[in-house]
Parts: sequence; C-alpha cells; structure tokens
Amino acid sequence: MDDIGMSGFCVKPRCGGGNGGGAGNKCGRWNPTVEQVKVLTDLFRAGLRTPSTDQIQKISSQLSFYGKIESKNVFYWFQNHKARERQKRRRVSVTEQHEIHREDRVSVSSAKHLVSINQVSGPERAMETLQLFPLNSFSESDSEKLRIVLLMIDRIS
Amino acid sequence: MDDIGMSGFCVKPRCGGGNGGGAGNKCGRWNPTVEQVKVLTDLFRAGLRTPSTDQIQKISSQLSFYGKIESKNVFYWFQNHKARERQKRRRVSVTEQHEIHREDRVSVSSAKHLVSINQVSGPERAMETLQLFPLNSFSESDSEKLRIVLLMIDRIS
DNA sequence: AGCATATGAATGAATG
DNA sequence: CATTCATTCATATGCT
Repeated sequence: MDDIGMSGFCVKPRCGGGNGGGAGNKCGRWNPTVEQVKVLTDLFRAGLRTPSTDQIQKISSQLSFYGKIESKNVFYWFQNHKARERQKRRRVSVTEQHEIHREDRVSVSSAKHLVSINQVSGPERAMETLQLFPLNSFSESDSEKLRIVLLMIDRIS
Repeated sequence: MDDIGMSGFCVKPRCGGGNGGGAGNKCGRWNPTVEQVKVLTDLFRAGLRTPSTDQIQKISSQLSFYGKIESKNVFYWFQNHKARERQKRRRVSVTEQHEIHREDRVSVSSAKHLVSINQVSGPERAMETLQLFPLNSFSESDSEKLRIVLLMIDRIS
C-alpha cells in the first residue's frame, strides 16, 4: 500500500510495450502528450498556479482525452512548474547582484529545535487513536517494534 | 506513495542512513533510515494516526536508536502520512473510472454520462459548462483547450 | 558512450 | 486537517 520501499535503488520495469498509436506510454512514470502539456501550459500562463482539488480533477478528466493521466500527475505538474519557475528566478536574482554570500542554510534551523511541538496536541483528548491496536503487527521477530508497542500499551491501560 | 504503478522498488540512498562512518550529514532535514520508516509505517498501519505528545516522545526515543531523530520529525511524519493518504485517496477516486478512447464514437447518450460522472464535485453551483464538455466532438483543434482555459479563468481571478 | 538538462515523483517542513 | 514550499531523487531526453 503505501510507502514505496525505501532502500537503495530503483528497478526500472522494462515494459516494453509496444504501444499502439500515437501517445506511446511506457509504464513507469507518466509522460504527457504534447496536447496535454499545451493545455497545462496554457492554464499556467493564464494565471493558474495552484489548482484546487476540484480543478485538478476536472483538468485531469479533460486531459484524459489525450491519453492516460491521473490527477496526481496534474497536481505534480503544477507543483513542479511553479517551483521551478521560482527556482529559476531566484538564481537570476542572486546572480545579478552578485552577493558573495554563498550561505549555508544549515544553520538556520538550529534554534528551532528547541521549540517543542507541544503546541499542537492539546492535553485533552490525548489518546483515542491508540485503542485500536490490533496487536498482530509483530508477526515476525521485530523486537524493536514490539518494544514500542509495549511502551505504548501503558498509556492506554 | 502507494504503488507507483510499477513493479519495482525505489529507495533513496541519502546521507544519513545508518551507514557508516560518521558521515557528516549534510542534509539540513531529517533523513529517516529504513528501520525508522518501517517502525513508523507499522505504527501507522496499526492504527496510530495522531499520536499524542507523550507518544511522540516515546516513539522518538525508540527510533533514536537507529539514527538521529527528533520529536518533531515523528510528529511531521504522521501528519504528512495521514494527509497524503487522504489526498491520494481523493485523487485516485474520480480519475480512474473513465478511460476515454478517441476512437469510440460516442453518441448523444454519452452526454448524460459525463454529467453524472462529474457531478461529484458539488450539488449546487455546478459549473455545467465544463462538465458538459463533449469529449468526442473535436479531435485536435485548439478549441478544447481554449474552452478549458476560459472556463477556468473565473476561478483563478 | 558519456554528460547535461528537463521533468515527473516523492517527501520533509511548515503555515493557516 | 489542508495546503503549500523547498529540496531531493529518478529518469527521460538531448547534446557533444
């Protein structure tokens, strides 16, 4: 289900497929048709930058006419397009005023670590999600997981 | 995310990881190890969705065994994971059902079909113009994309 | 062939 | 809880 595995490398599924006709789609990642890109670009140029969920659905539906597409593709497309536009512009701005500050961004977040996250979860309504523990999650010999589960148990008891 | 549609696995080798060396973690942001992700995922699948502050602390403590981690990382992880599960649900739901083939000669009756599909967005104030867009009337002229653009304009302003 | 760029996909970190 | 931003990974494509 969720999570793509996490570890090392990517195996490319060689799908050879002969695809029929025009928009050849390999398996793997979506590759948009020229028409799809055209429409998306037009929408972007028209001023649409962050489409809502409904808009994404509609756009995706319309674009499916040209070929296989999912909502998430539209979502990612706009995210990336916007981000990269900003990215480019950022580089240009930095370049034009040749600031020698080749800053390292690492130091910025240091102070924030001290701020605890207590603000988010209120004291009341503390646990309600934990009760549904199935207790079958440790089918294997994952001792660490078991340990955590046991540590959590005391909270609900 | 969920299955990416391919059979392969992906893992990203990043800095951090439980690897050797005290390798300097150049990343400013937390990079979970595979074990950490595994435990977190397991907890999530076990039903934990919104851990309390105490739970976050405990989980973080346990996970610190595998590598550098802070409470806020755990907090964010659950937030993101939950949000994206729901988001994904939403995106996949509507889009998948209609594969439209351009070769299909859709007759008059298809209009109702399209309406019924897209009606999921909202009862009132349904942008009928967009939904009644007949996907079969034109092949590759610019009219469709122009229409889409024009229909979206009202939303972006 | 190898490198460079473009871009789809993913996710950590926030913010409202 | 949703939405957004930033950064990174992965791959497809193009160029030399």
